Amino acid sequence: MGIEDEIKSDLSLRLETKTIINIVFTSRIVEEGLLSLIKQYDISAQQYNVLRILRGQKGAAANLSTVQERMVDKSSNTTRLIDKLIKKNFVKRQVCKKNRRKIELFITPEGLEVLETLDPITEENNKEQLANLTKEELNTLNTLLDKLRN
Amino acid sequence: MGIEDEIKSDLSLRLETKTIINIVFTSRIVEEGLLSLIKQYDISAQQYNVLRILRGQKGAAANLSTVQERMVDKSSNTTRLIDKLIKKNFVKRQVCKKNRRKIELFITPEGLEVLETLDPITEENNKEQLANLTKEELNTLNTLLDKLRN
DNA sequence: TATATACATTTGTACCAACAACTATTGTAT
DNA sequence: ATACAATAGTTGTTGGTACAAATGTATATA
Repeated sequence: MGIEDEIKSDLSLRLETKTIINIVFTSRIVEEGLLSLIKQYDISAQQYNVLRILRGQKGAAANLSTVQERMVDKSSNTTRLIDKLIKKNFVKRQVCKKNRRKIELFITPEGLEVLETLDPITEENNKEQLANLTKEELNTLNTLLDKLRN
Repeated sequence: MGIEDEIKSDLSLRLETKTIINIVFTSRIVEEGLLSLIKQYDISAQQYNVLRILRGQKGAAANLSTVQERMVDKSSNTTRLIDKLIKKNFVKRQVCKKNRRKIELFITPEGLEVLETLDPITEENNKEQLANLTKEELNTLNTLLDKLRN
C-alpha cells in the first residue's frame, strides 16, 4: 500500500509532500515497534537514546550538552531525563573538576546490563521491521536518506 | 555525512539498526522544519495533521475515530486536540443524528483559509528539504518506504 | 579588581501526551 | 422487555515536553 492509500488522502499530493509524509509516517511505525519493547523495561525512547549515547562513549565522560546535541529528539529537559536515569541507577552524574559548570555523565554497569539485555531484542525487532527489504535496498535507503540531509 | 557520523556513534552498527536510526533521525529533521513554519500560525503538528485530514474529506463529515486512525501520531487525546481547534474556530463538531455515540467533524471556512495560507509555504519548505534528491531518487525513496511497511 | 559577558546547567511553569477508567448509546441474545 | 456486551467518545491522572527565566561558574575587558 502506498502512502496515499495509507493515510487515505483523497487529494493527489505533490511528490515532495508525499515523500515528507512518507518519511514521517514510516518513522512513527518503526518507533512504535521499538517503544513497545523497551517500555516493558520501564525505559522511555528518550532514556534509551541517552543510554546508547553514553555507551557509545566507551567509558569516557559525556557532558550534558554533548548528550543533548546527539539526541534524536533534542529535548530541552535533558537534566530531568537524566534525573530519572540516575534514580534507576543506570547513569552516574558528577561535576567536572576542570570546569565546574560542566556535568560529566557515565553509564553504570547496571545501565550497560539493561542495554545488553535489550540489544538482541531490539536487533531482532529491527530485522523484522525491515524484513521486506533486501540488503541492497537497505543500502540504497540509507544512501538516499544521508543524501537528503546533506 | 552518513548517519553514523551524524549521531557520532563509535560503535559500528548493524545495517538494520543503522537504517532504523537513519529513518527516525531524518524524520525528526524534516519535522522540525515544518514545525517551525506552522508554529508561527499557532498550530501544532498534530493540529495541522487533523486539519489536513478534515480537508481531505472534501465537505463530508469525519468521525473522531476516523481522524484518530488516520493521524500520523495516533494520540489518545483527539478529543482535547479537537477542543483546541474548535476554540480557534477551525473545526466544527456535532453529534451524529443516526448514531448519537458518534461525533461528526468538519473543517470550517476559517480552517480551510489557514491551510490555504500554509499550502505554498509548506510546499516550498518540502521542496527545499528534498532539494538534494532528484525526482527519480524521490520516487525510489517512496517505493522503498512503501515496501518497508507492507 | 570590579564589571560585564558568555557558558552550562537547572528550575519554574504551562501545555501536551499516554493510559486507564468512566459515561452514554446502540446492538444482540434470551 | 431485560440484561449483557460492544462501540464511541470523554475525563482524570500522571508524567513528559517546550520555552523562558534563573543560577552558578568562567572568561574577557577596562
